[in-house]
Amino acid sequence: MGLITKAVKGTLDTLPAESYKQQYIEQSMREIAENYGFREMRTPVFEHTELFQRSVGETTDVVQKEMYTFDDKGGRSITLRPEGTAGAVRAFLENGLFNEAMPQKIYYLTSCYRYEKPQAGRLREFHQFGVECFGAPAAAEDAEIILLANEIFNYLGLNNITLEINSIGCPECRKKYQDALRSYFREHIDSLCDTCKGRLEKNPMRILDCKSPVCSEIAKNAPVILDYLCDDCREHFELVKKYLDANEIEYKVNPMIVRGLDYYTKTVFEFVSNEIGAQGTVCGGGRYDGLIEEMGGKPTCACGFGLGIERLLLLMDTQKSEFPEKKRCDLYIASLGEAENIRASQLATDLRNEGLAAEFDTVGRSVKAQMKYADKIGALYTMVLGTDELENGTARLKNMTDGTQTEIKLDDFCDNFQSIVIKQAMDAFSDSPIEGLDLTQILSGGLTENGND
RNA sequence: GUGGGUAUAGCGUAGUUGGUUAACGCGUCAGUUUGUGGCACUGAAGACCGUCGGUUCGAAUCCGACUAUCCACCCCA
Repeated sequence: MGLITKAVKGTLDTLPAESYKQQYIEQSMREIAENYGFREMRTPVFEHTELFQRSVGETTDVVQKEMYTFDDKGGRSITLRPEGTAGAVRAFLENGLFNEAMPQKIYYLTSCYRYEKPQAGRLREFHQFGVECFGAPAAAEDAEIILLANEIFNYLGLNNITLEINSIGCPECRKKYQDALRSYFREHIDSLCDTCKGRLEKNPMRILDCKSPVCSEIAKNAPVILDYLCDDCREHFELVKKYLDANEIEYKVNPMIVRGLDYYTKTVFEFVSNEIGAQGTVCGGGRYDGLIEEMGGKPTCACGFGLGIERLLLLMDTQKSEFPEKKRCDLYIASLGEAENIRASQLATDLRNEGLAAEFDTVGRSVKAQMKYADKIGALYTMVLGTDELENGTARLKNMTDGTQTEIKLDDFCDNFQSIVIKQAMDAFSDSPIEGLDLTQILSGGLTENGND
């Protein structure tokens, strides 16, 4: 097709046939997060470039080569957010949330942008669900956010996601550890790959998760951070594990986990799957006690995580997870003729005002074609509206699940419709009495499971 | 940024050693007597075979470049 342009590389359209999945995921995450006491925060898509340089870290790949940065017309350097934490911290400080009761627990669902080469599970525009907790120093909080992420995976019915945790200590113990690492790797410097040679002085911890076979072989016997933790950090880590154990969360301590964002301290963790290609980290996060001070706030501890919606979706699709689809049309009115169609639009409006989903023809098709369409969109009921019906003031309401038809008066149509629907629902469920029967539930498809074939 | 794979109707595919009107399934639309869906049948619409250039009497089929896309490295969600 001769389209003038296509979607930008690394971006995706979400079509109606798929969007309900994301809605379901997002809705689930919101509810769970709110059960844990987190509340939503929304921040701008773009920020001053400096924010990310300072928080994510000048030496990180994200800042050095992956940011969408441009000058706006006022000459400001602007960057599309590559992750969610920086903006959340900025908003926390700028709006004085530190004056509120601690801890401040926030979550967000946002798009992020990174100029990378797209591949499985990696897009240039992607979406993250994230949580941040400000002002809670206790290991209980580290554990709480891990539990929260875990709960999301459980709720969505996912399997085979492993939780890997580590502690990278505070700046003091990390310094000692990095010295130890440097002296260890220096002995093997000739065997290291070129990138790792460069990492040796700048950030030796990155060598640990180098994928090159030689480097990872050498890294196997490298000093382990956990042996270099100060008493405080060690206790903190032990306590995190205790909380996880107490809540029966399985995890693997992986001393090789080093996160690529500079702000992390102490606890770091990843939820990893091996079913969605090379980009297996579905969720990653940890504690970042130094960041808020670094950004000009009073020393405030914090922790959080980011969870990739697209990767989660990928995993759910490969695991053939169930997504409840709410395709809703309670009544489709098949009409013929202009006067009938106008009446149909009035009836539809009445139903819609009562919170019911109603549709009628706007294409000008035959009754048969309209019925087909009604079937396709999953209409629960249909009704043909022709000259006879208009004259008599009655029509026949057809239950599309069993094909039965019922007389219905057009006066007080909405009430008549609802009582017929309720009666049919009661009949269908007559064997098992139900409490708190909700009309909208019935109409949204509750009936379809029963009373047909 | 570096590799490798792939590019045929909306989607998924077939197209045999280059040879006349590019095939099939799904989907879409319309019919199969009168105003009622799901099944079945019939038919229709829809593709300059990614783009440009080359080889050849002749190319979707061979070659080259470009572009897009996928996968991997790297990095991360």
